[in-house]
Amino acid sequence: MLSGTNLPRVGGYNQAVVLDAIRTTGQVSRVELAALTGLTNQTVSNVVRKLLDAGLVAESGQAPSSGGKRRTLLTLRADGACAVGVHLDPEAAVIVVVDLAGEVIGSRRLRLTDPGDPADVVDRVARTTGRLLDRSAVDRTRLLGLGIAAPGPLDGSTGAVVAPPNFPGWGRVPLADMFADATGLPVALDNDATAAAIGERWIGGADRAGSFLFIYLGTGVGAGIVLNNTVLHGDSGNAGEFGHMAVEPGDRVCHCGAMDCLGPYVSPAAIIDDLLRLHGRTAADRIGLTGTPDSVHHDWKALRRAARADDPAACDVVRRAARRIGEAARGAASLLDVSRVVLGGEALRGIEPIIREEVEAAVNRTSVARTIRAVAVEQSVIGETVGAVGAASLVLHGNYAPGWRMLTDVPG
Amino acid sequence: MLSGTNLPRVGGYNQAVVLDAIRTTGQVSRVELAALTGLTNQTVSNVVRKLLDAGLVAESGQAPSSGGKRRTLLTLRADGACAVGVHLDPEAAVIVVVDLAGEVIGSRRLRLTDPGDPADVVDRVARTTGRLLDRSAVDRTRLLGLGIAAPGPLDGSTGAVVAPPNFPGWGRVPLADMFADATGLPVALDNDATAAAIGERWIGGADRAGSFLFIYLGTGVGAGIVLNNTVLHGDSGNAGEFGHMAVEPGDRVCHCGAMDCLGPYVSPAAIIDDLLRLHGRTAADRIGLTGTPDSVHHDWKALRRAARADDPAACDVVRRAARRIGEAARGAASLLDVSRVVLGGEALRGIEPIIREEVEAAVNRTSVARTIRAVAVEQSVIGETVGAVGAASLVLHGNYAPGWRMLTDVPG
DNA sequence: CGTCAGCTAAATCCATTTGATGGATGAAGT
DNA sequence: ACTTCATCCATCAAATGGATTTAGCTGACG
Repeated sequence: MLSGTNLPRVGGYNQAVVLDAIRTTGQVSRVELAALTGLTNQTVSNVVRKLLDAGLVAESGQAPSSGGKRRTLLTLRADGACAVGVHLDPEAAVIVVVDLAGEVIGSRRLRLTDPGDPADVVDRVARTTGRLLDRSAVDRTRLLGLGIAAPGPLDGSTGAVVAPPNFPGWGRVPLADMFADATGLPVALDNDATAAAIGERWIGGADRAGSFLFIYLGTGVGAGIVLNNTVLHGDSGNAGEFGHMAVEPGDRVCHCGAMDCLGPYVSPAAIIDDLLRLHGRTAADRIGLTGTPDSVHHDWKALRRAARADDPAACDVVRRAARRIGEAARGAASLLDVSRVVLGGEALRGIEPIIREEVEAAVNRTSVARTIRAVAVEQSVIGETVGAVGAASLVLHGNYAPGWRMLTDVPG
Repeated sequence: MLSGTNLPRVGGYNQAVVLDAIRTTGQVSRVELAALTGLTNQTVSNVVRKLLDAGLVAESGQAPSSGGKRRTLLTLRADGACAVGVHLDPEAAVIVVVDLAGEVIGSRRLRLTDPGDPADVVDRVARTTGRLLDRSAVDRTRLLGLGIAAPGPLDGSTGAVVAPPNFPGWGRVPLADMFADATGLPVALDNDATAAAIGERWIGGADRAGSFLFIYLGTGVGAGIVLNNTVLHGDSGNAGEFGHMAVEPGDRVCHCGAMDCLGPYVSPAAIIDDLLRLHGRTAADRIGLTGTPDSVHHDWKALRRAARADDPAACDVVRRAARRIGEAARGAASLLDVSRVVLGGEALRGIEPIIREEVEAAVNRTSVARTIRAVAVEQSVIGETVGAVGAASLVLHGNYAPGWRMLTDVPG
């Protein structure tokens, strides 16, 4: 059931709206804010005063006069708040500390040789986080919490990860609670693609305002959906599941039993396999693939490098995968009616141009795209660390965006 | 840019929330409303008074006491408001008058032999609407407006239909303005699938609360998306485009050039064609198909009847189409993370069970569906007239649902 | 060439309005 | 006597419109 509002919430909402407007524009005056948000000058004035008092924004100079008193410009105070972001991946845990402006003020990478015991990983991440915070001289009173980006389906009600692919032993683990206990911080949890989308929304300014579909390529493929500046979470907190979008069937079986799911065709392991099967040992040797199951990380790096160097075999298999991503993206973009698709994720490094090209061609084929609005396809503005930065953004977003809340409150 | 709120809007919003709660529950007391909406007893009391004064709800008896004073129950007043809905289709225009409870209090069907001139159609529909309103003795002061459900992409900014498939001569026609001029009523315009979804949301009560994906089969295939009781319109007002979802490619070319778009495989004409190609003249004769291009309506009726009577050939081709709808629905449901899919549209009559079966199997295959929440697949609660009733609901929705507004205001 | 009145735009002050809230009170039952 | 529902009343929070202050621009006049 839809729930009602009250006055305090209106206040909070308007504050969030104004903060959002300052963030996405970079630098604005109060009058401009009033025009942008539809609020009165007076209201903007009041809201801005509160934000100034809270240390979240600062006055940053004057605009040239347009005949009368000059406008005083407002900007976000980067040191107004900060958050920790943790991107969990079978391969490694990336930890970042991000300030209110989205700047990374410290980062660490923990190799996770063999996923291992969740409790152990949580412990190591928590200790590393503590050291990182000390070294970065973060004002603890301005530290809002810790965000986690994890692969695979989540159970929002328990703050647990459910059966993440390639993450044996991590099923039904109450990650949010464990991190809250280990760090004493409020914790937010979301899947990696959604976290990445929130990161883009938070950091990308005007280029990521409105609506977009974020396609994330990591160990698997996922999507994060932002509609009207609002993040879509879905009934169970798993919106953006992209791996089960239908594509041209081949001979790869999804764990759901279908032969036409996108997921199994576009993982790094699958593309490496494609290269071996379609182009043989010669091509593999030329590129430098070992071809053993536990060298996927290395092989994938080599394959991407080869594709970037225009190796025909590498380009071919990447393009095949890109084509399937394009098919799925076409359906998603037309279903959601978004006019922007953003590509990101660590598995994409170097091969963005190929993927971009195919996706762009696919999403712009539909009649709506051609007659009413074209769809822009762009790379992540954050880059390699979208996962971790996105995780941190979960916290910033939870605190300063209208209508979302943290999973766990401050424990104790 | 996200816009701010103010006090009046809060009031309006809370009124809409309470009205919505009364509508979806059917009959509730004030205290229950307070619990459902999170508002105070006092606030509910105030809001309800306003709704009573406005003639939108009525007190309808007392609940049995639970130890103290009995609760007075509230229901929607069906005669509190009404709206006209027009479903435009190449085949016919269906006009209905719907009251606040969603009851159809009058309807007409205009055959459109050969789509013809838009201006002429608008004129005929307007005149028929006038007569229909007179006959149904509708209180004009309580008539909120006219809603139009049209196929094909729309241009929200101009209130025009853009290049609707099978609707030659209707491209870029400013339908909303034309109807507003012809009837003097405020007009709302949306595509047929979205209108149908809004209709379900408006009339379906508790069964259509929350989030769902509505798959509409008319001349083409489309979808309407309701997320958290809010209708998704999309950047250009064309959310729910379902015909370009990727499915297993065959030999049918979409007008966008792709071979793997859902649309061309599931239209009645395509399924009829399938029957002829896969099962030959014998089967076609047995079913009673003429097989000429302009007898699609008749043939489709015959084919559906045959499928309902378990004719193996008819069932086969329907099931093939259903399977592809299922593939697309699987992707959409997992992308949006909805736990309910609703099927409707006039082309579906009689063959719902087959479609339902295939769609249900497909959407419940994914890991999220199996481990976290199952997806229910259901028929429209409105039935055959979803299009027209949905069109009328556009108006009701625009007036009494939080956060949406009419395209054209009262002209003059 | 300076300067001061008149103008404009930005930001704020103040009184008012709207809407939700908590506590007390009345109403209708068991 | 006790419950539960519903409303009354005083209060509080937030936005609003209009007046006011602040700050800079412009141009005419000495």
